Amino acid sequence: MMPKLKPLPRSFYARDTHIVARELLGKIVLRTIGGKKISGRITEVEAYVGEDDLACHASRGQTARTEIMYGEPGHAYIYLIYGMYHCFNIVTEQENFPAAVLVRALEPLHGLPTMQRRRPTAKKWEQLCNGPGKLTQALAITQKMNNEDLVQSNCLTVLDDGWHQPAHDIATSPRIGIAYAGTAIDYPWRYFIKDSPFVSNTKPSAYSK
DNA sequence: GCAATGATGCACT
DNA sequence: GTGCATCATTGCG
Repeated sequence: MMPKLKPLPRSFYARDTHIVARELLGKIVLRTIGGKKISGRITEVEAYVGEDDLACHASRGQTARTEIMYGEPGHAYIYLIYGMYHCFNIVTEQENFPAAVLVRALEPLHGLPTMQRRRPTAKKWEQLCNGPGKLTQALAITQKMNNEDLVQSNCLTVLDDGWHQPAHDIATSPRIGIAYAGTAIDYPWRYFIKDSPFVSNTKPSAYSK
């Protein structure tokens, strides 16, 4: 019997960020646009935790941009990076504690033609969502959805289909693109599905300098 | 195959 | 003015 697809409840997100990050692997991001559904299964995430994490945007304290991370868990934190790409994060933990999980890659499930149209440079379907900027393009996730409540949104949610990713299929590594982050550079806070062809293309040099 | 680099806008010193 | 939780293209060989 097919388990029912339902949005993850608030309580799922209101926990330790590393637990949420690991358990998000295998869950389904569903984007609904004009009645059309685009979705993908999460294959790669990163945890950003608190003001003491030098890679976390909140390490400089609460500002207009970071206040969403201090807000209610289960909301989307979306920001523009390098002037042209969006990054999709999910706020975790309790209010007033700034933390979030960055969704870095998806295995495309529904709406592949639409994704392909949005990302004409992708040569294979593995490349439609294998990076944080790529998946927001493929799912048309923009800053307009910043602070969207994923628990009850009708345009952007995360679904549980009952699948639980076995722990032995989860690998970790340092986070990508945070070479500026001092002591936090080496924290193994990137979680991804081992051997998945749908994780972001990262050379060792990208995070070992 | 791989390393190097330009594109591009906004939050924040 | 600076620097970014990125990506695609270029230019090498």
